[in-house]
Amino acid sequence: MTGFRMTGTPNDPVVSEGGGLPEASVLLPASAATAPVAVMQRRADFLSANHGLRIARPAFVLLARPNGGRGVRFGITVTKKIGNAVVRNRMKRRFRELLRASLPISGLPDHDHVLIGREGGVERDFALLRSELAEALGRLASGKGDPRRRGSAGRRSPRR
RNA sequence: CCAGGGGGCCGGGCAGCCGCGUGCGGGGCAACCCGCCCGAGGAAAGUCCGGGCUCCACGAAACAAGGGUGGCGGGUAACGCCCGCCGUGGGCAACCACAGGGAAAGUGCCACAGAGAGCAGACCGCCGAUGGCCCGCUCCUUCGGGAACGCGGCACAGGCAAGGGUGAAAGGGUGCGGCAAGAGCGCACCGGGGUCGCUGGCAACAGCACCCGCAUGGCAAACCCCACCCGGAGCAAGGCCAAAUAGGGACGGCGCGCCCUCUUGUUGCAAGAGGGCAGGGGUGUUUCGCCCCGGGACCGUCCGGGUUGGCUGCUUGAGCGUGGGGAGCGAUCCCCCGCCUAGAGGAAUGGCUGCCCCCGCCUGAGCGGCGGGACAGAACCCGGCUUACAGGCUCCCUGGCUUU
Repeated sequence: MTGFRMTGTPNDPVVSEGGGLPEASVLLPASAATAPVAVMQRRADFLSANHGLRIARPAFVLLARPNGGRGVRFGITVTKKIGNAVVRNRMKRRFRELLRASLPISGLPDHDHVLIGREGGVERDFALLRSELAEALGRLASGKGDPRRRGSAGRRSPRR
């Protein structure tokens, strides 16, 4: 819970970076011609992504939520729990590489995609990560997420 | 060759494919595209010191408070850093460690153990010369006894602090003399203290001479005293542009005094404007001074609203160089030559693969296979310190062994 709260310090928990992709417009369907893959920058977008679809895999958790016509966007979250700055940076780079390769092809149009790093994600084989992400994106495209955890998403009852 | 001591340096390499960020060049109305250059560390870390830079305060002096430093000399922009030297302690040595001013200005503390711990003390122990007691030996005897002197015993008075033991520390050490036993009680050497003196050194200090038998243990990262140093906040500093808006409201405190000039109405007078005084507020305190207000400014509490975009600061600097020369033991400094070496901003500096290198295991060896390759990621910039670190390279020095 604390990992979510500390957004002020830029370096740590919430991260993304910029740059469009050259072939995106060509590969995507016609509707996405003006929507290259973009980076989520606002903290509120990350928070609202929590209420969308969620798929957990050993190395990461993938969130997806419609963003109302703002194109394909992505964000990466690695908390301090994962490791020191070097480890976190490495995880973010590998995730970014994964998303760079797969989102223009199989990303959900007009959705925010958020990858949350999990404990074993740094050492996991890259090819394995790639197939896991592709499979997760496939499930999302068909509208299926993991079953919602009891009492977590909608309500924050245990708080008080 | 073995063991040890002190520095300096590196901290994966090559290739391929796919990417990212500044900058430059080109194309495009534009979104954007193409090409090229460059693109994490020795600690980028901890944020512990010192500066630059920026804003705030700023007139000076004194004082107070708080913090820091602490042998001497030098280096430096500066330092709590570095170099050299001195002193003390450790080591055979190379060398290492030191928060290294003052404990006869004062206050305080020294647990436990121990007999005794700060105007010291006597448990065990040693002695018992001297005095006392015993009356065994010895001597004398008038045989009852006596004993000034001698030998011996007791350990009563008393003496001692060498030894044992306790402790972090027990009021110098060793030896000889001395004594009843002992003791700086005396002497020699060593240690210590003191004094002006002399010599050397910029100095800390050292050496010599003389004096003192030794008298005052430790803690000042306990208070304290002495000397010296120190304004505050930090690039989310600060500046510019754009957008937005109202510098809004409530309550409470303090408080609307006097004089002069002008204008208007004009009997005294009232209103408005300007100036001055009293007064109020600010500047750590005080003095002088300065600034603001001089009536709606100020102070306190609370509520509400707006902005949370862009550019700049931003990398040419106390810069870097296994370039050269000079001064110095050295830190470092000076001159010449060459180089431009990350500037992001929800934050780039990468991902994957192959080969090589190093290490470990599977093996007794080769091939092969598997696994691993540290600590760690710039955020305004420098100088240090500290801490973390697989493995490796290299130079110098010391001790020992072997050989010539």
